[in-house]
Amino acid sequence: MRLTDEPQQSIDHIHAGRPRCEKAHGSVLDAAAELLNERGYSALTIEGIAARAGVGKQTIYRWWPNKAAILCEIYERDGCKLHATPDLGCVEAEIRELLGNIWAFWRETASGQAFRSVIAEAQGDQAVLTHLRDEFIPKRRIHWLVVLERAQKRGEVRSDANFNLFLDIVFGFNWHRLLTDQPPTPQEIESVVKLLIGGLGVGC
Amino acid sequence: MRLTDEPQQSIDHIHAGRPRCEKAHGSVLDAAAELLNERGYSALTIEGIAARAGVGKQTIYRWWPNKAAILCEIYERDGCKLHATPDLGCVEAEIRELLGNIWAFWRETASGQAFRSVIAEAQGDQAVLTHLRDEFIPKRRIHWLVVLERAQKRGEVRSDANFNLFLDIVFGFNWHRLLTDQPPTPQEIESVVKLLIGGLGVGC
Amino acid sequence: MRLTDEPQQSIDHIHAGRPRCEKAHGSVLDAAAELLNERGYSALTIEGIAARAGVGKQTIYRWWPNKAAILCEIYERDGCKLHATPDLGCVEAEIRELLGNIWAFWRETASGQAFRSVIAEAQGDQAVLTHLRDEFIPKRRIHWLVVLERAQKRGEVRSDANFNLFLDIVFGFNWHRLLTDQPPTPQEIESVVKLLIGGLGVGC
Amino acid sequence: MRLTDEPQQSIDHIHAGRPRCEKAHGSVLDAAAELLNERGYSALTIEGIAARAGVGKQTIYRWWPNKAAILCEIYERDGCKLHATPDLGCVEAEIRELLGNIWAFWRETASGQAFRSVIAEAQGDQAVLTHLRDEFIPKRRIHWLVVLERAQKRGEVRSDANFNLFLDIVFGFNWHRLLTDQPPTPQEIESVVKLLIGGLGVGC
DNA sequence: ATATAAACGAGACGGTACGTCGGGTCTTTTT
DNA sequence: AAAAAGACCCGACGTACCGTCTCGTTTATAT
Repeated sequence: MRLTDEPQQSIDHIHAGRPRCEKAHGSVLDAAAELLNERGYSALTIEGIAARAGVGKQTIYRWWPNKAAILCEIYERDGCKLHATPDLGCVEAEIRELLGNIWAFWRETASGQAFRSVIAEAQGDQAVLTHLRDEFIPKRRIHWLVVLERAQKRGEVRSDANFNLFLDIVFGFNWHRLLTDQPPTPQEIESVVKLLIGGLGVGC
Repeated sequence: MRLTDEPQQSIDHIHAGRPRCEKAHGSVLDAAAELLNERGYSALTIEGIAARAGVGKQTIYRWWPNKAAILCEIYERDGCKLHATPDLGCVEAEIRELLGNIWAFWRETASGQAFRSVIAEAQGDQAVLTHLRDEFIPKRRIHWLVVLERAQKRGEVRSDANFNLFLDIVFGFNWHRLLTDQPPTPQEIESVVKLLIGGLGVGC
Repeated sequence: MRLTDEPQQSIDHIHAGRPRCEKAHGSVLDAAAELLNERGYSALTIEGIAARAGVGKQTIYRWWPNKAAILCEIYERDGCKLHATPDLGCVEAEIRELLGNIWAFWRETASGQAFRSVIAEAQGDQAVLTHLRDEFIPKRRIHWLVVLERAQKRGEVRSDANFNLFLDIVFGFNWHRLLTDQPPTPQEIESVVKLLIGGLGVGC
Repeated sequence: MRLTDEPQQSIDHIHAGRPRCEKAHGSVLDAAAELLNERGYSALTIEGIAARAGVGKQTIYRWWPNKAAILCEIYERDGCKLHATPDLGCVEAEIRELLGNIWAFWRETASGQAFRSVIAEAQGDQAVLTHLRDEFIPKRRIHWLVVLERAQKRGEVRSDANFNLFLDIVFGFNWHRLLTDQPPTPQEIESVVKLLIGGLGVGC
């Protein structure tokens, strides 16, 4: 299932009829982001978005299959601010960098709230959950996998390490903190990185 | 805010008026648990619960401030199946035990679905979020803290370890897997425990 | 059906148990009358009356079969202020007197509002309608029949006059004005009496 | 306040949006009339009307401010069956005609029950009362005023007669009989007309 | 130029569920 | 036994949104 993109146009040959109004497209995303920030997820309704955007409801239903798709697109739109991490010569620093970036991103845009909402939405809608699990999340892991593989080449990482499981742990920490509205302080990030790299045990 | 308990009666002196009907109380919880399993969270409505339980809606609103409170009470009711972990002489084994128990508990009762729903509900309702963060979660951490402190006495754990942060990581992993409907296999639990205790790095 | 009286006590032999609490009886009527005046008929609920009277709902249901019965009793309680009309030697004057009295009574007590409410209630409840038609109204007509029969003896009245039909007309006028909240002025009463006695036509 | 008509459409220029569905409009009136006849006023609920009409509740609330407005429109819809009275050369005959017509109309359609219900509804709702008094009733009096003025020209009527007061008496009789569910027989109508025209008194 | 086609805003439609009110009944403790 | 208190099941209220469906209008491509 495709949640975020317009149905065909990108692929399809040009056809008759009025083309998609990009102004409406943008104002829907703006309206949704604004409402999410101002009134919260529970007050985010299609009807409200349409009214705020000055758009007919049908226009929304035509281009997005559900609320989550709008939220994902908001995330995506602002997400260009997240770049690959340069080689800092040390996993620990790079992970700290990645964690800091994502929390800054969540704090400074509507994306944090949007993401929380997508997760909530996924709990009652299988299609949303599938999209979240199989497309949205893997996409976000790429930057991390780059870093981890680089570290592996450097020999900083256990040879038997399961990267996906490790990322479940890292992302899990972030989700937990996001979903309970407890953004970590820089000190907490520092400590978390130590725990992730060094583990809880005393070591050998 | 108290979400799950009846207002005063347990503490209070006896008073005039018809007492709370315990049969209705139970059948509401049963109905909610059944509907959650059969139809999923998005189809879980107060109206539906009342109908299935053979109860007036008012009776539900009288005793529970919101859907989340019902779900928490379902969790709580079945939760007595989770006991303290006996001393196995080794943190690693004990954490494996705790993880295994919680996933078995989530799998075998309605509690896993109930918990997912509570988290979802908390994303749109500050009162639910507060309850979840400040009462529900801390309560679940007690068993874990016992184990960690025992390990600390044994000297199995870094002296500077922040237990709460460590538990954010552990619970985070669980949340992530629960919310994406990906229960871990025993092998995955095994690997996760290794990562948690030993860390991702090569060690000293 | 008996709407207004307490079920048995008036007839029955004295029996065991706590006797009817006359204070509660009175405070129910007071509370109902007050609420009717303050908030109007649509806000007059059994629950509200009980609360205002400081009485359990059951106490009301024990003694009155429905709201109309309470309203009738309010009417009855104040109704002792309506006496028989003394012989003024002339029907016209006596009818004027009767009309003036009833409107003064309705204006000065809660009875006018109570009566409106009873009529409204009767439109949806056959038992109330039957009581209204067969007991409540006939009782109110007695004073009028006395006057009319006196006039008949005086020879002031057509020999073929149907008194009941005449009273349907007189009471009809009153109902119409009461139900549309248009109490007649003394001048209007004067004119109405003329029309009732002399008719619309030019006469012989 | 306008109770019965759709807000603007009849007058207004055409506007955007889906137009009012006339099928739904009609089926609401039909459903209300049927339910009123079958189950009575006390069982006439908006919810019931919507269900019977196969219509959403909102569709009712969109077009009618209250139940009374629906009932008035039912009355109005069938009311076209009431025509002006032709000149019969004699008030007495014409009034007999008018009375006979109205009672036939009330008997043969749902209108009698609808009207009773409107009067009941007006006792608890000022807006309904105002509409009833200032718009609904005056409209019904026009036919009567035509007849009375014709009679005046013929010289059949007292020169000082107050027509409105006379109609309060006539309508009052009808209301009284309608509200107590006692439709008059033709003989009673005959007698009432005599009383109205000739008065109760012996005459000069 | 003029069809034809599709997107647009507006807003009515049949529905579902909400949270509240009140009805009439039932079950306690208190008087 | 009656009363105050208050919980019970139930039905209806009026509202909010859902996702769908006309409308008249606008803007493109295809004749």
